[in-house]
Amino acid sequence: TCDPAYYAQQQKLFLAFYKAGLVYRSEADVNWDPVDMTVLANEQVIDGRGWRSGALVERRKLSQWFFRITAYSEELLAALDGLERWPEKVRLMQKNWIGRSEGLRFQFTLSSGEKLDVFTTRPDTLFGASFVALSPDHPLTQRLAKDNPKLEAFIAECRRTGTAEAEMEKAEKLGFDTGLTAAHPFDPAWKLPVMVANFVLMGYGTGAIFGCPAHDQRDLDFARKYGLVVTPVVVPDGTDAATFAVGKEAYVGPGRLANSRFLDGMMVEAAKDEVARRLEAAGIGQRTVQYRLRDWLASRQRAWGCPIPMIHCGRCGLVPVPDSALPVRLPDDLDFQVHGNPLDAHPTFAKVTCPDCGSDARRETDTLDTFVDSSWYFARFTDPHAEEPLNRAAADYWLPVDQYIGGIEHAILHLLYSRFFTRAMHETGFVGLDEPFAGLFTQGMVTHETYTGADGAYLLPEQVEKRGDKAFLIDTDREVTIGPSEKMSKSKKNVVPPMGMIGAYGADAIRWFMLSDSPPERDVDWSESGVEGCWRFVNRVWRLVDEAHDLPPPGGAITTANDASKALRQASHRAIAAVTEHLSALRFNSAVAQLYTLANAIQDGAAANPSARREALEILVLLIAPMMPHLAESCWQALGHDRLVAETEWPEADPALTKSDTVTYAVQVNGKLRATFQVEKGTNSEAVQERALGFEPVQRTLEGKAPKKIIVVPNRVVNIVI
RNA sequence: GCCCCUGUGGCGGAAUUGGUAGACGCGCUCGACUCAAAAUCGAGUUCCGCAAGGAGUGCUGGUUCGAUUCCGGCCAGGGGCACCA
Repeated sequence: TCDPAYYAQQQKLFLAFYKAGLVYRSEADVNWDPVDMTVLANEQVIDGRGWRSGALVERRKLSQWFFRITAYSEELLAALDGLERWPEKVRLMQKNWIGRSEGLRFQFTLSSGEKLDVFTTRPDTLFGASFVALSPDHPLTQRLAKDNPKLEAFIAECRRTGTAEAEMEKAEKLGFDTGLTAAHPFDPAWKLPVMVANFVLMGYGTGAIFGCPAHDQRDLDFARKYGLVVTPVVVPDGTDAATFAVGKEAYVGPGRLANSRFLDGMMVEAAKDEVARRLEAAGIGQRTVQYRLRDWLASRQRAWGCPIPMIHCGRCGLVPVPDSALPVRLPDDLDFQVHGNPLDAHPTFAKVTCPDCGSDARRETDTLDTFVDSSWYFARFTDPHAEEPLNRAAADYWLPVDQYIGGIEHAILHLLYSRFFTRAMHETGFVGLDEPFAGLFTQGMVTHETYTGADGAYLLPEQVEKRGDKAFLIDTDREVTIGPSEKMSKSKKNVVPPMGMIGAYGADAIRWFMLSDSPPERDVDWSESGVEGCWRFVNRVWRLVDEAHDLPPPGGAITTANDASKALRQASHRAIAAVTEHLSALRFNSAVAQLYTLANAIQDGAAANPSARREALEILVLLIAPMMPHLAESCWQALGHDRLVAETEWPEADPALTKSDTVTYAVQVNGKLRATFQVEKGTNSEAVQERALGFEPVQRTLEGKAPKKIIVVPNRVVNIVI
């Protein structure tokens, strides 16, 4: 973000996108963060608040820079299905965020003679229409407001109820009758009132709708408030259309059309088609697809970040900074005490001459959202010193990223932006692929309780002593309030510095501890219980190695003269297979469990041959190494090796040793376990049945009755049904 | 409101495609060693029961010889979206 060598390349990329029409500047209603004094993208507004500052976001009309991510709405959606190694959850979140819906766009003719476009996903309900509604931000509304102070006041009122809070659910429907009417497209004599309604959004569809109260809850609330007609036109199957009525709840389910002239009797889907067909034929309708996704607002009124390499010229308009003048560097002498963007206040930064006409011009002072920097670094890093933004050969060789790891909080920010950027870089010829990350793993967060003192200020866990369910300040012994467990953060002080634990137990024991219990995709509530067990294990591994005095030198043949040796070898090789698999799947906790099992087997395997015990110890050490490297190296040396574990091959499991020639059968009677027995693998089912029936608890349960049926699942279970 | 995920001992959590629920660790109990303690080692530890046995994976139905796993309904916790027409 701050390295000119990096943002210089980003500026080139930006200009390439600009030339390809993937970047544009436009005036729009934007999210303004009054604390950070900058605009934010839709993705960065969480529950009406800025993702960074937490401040309530305001709406402002400003000229800003956008990336045309919506050009890829369909592709970004469709390609999600191909991301097989992504969590379903993330794919779903992106799918919902893109929000595709199919519908019909069509035209009303207004009493003023003007045409008005609306979008609907329910063309079948057109005969249930009782009003047409415009967004307060619709151009027509704006125009009407110019000669109508009451409408202007109404618009202002709509703005006040802000888009900010999640209170919108409760927010009352507000309407204003413009006095205009709209002719029904199938019956010009049928006039619908044209209202301005606060719940119609300018940013979706056309910013205008037709209202069908019987089958849309918002329309119904609105109609009830303003006394508009409610005509049901879809009746659930098995209900009489003459008696079907809509009360407080709109009917949104399936059914047959009624009160709808030529549509009567049709099912919803057929009626949608019929209306679309007729309006298309009449030349006033078009089937379309709408997306919820908006273009990415990427300019920020901040001093840090990549300067946008553009110049505003009074004569030539927007002019890109020429290659020869790149990079546009951030000044080193900014004054951060000023109100607003320090780049605006800088005495010379903005002063330039137009590269085209040479007249005085103004440099763009907005910088790029730092999410831009993170949207392509993975590609840049395939050749970080390349002269151009990307070395195509290196990028094509390394990408896509095989395994990406990040927090779930990036599900629709970074991960969507990066997918867009990769497509844009593909289109502009920088890379040859569309999807940046072949595999994605979303790790969980580490959480901890929060503590607050009498003054409401947060306290560090280390300042607090817990006794039972209560917590006390160590210094004064005063009780403190225990808050919920939340993601560790500096602002809430619910952090545990690792150095104390590392000092007490060593870095390896702490690594082991962190990997040992919870699967990494899950949130973990931090607790130190169990850390001593890990420390014990470190000591135990060392003792096993250190106390083995009778081992042959490394690299010798392995003999298995007795059963104990064979059993130990099997345990070792099964551990290799299991740990290797668990580590590849990032199931560290399960890998740890397998290693405990191997250590137990070594401890119990004192009767095995020294060569088999050497093999087992070496395998244990090699398998532990990724998680406890220091311990592993010390043990490896103690076992007489000259090279480091880090220079040694990962062990391979011998298939002959991981397989077993015996299996354990469970004997059930009516699905309840009665006995188990071991038998050679592949023993025929008659023999297995006979053996199963011979067990005393089985006979007792049978009480002399003959079994109705005996099910033998090879190498697993015998179920006797009586 | 809509969509999604999760629910297993005292605790963290294991259980290929439906096939011995509770691996492994923590904690706890008992024992060995010790003058004693720590460390270490051994045994036990889902619940009820002396035992035989019975119950048991949020609750409740179902499918199946057999369900933590599949299906329906409900409850609880968490997450996403949220006036998107």
